Amino acid sequence: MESLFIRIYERLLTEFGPQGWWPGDSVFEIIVGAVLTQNTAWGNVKKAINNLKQHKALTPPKLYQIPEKTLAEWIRPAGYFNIKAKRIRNFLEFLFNHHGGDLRRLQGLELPVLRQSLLAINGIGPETADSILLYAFGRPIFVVDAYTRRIFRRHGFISEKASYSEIQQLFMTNLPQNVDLFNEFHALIVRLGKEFCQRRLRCEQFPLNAGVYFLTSNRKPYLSEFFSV
DNA sequence: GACCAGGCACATC
DNA sequence: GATGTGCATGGT
Repeated sequence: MESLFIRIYERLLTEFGPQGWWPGDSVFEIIVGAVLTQNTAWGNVKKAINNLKQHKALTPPKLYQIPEKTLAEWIRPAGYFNIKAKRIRNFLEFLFNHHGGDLRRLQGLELPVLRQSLLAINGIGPETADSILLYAFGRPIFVVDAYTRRIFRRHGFISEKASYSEIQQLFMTNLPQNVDLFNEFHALIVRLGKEFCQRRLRCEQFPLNAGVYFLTSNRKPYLSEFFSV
């Protein structure tokens, strides 16, 4: 199975090239971005992050001083701004109450400990936690998102009711534990997912295994090579 | 105007 | 534990 996953990865990389994730200049920017991008298009997240940059508020100490209401206004373009402002506050409370507001102190924690700490923050679920672990802190953990579930389900790699951790385990047991590989693979899956959407072919329109129809009927038959193996 | 986007928590059964 | 719902902006 490992070679198959590697082949899919290589094929995606050949097609789309390195995706350069995560787009962000600092650990903190990546963490904030991970919350802001929850169920939200990245274009909207960029606007919100630019607002924070313009207010020179994109560091933990600065942002910690900002009232939640003000923060909500600044991140408005990212949608769900009230709840996301709260979630960012929750992270900051965790950071300052337990780690002196110092992100470097989080780096000293063991991966499972840090993951549990992040998951304990209200508003940070498995995908957001793993995105922070992989992309902000460079830890070897695979990120599972809606695209991953949809694409790999429809091609029969995982069952309809597979849980987050089951899907994550599938990838992690079938791939070398390599941060750069996990980084690029997840980014490429998202890229592939976006290609689906741009073609205006919603996955929900097709029952299980109808992916074959979509992939082979597409104008770009290379897509079928990924999953018809 | 409908549908979607790099989720999550919470209520209810 | 499974299922449904609120959260909200901006692009297609």
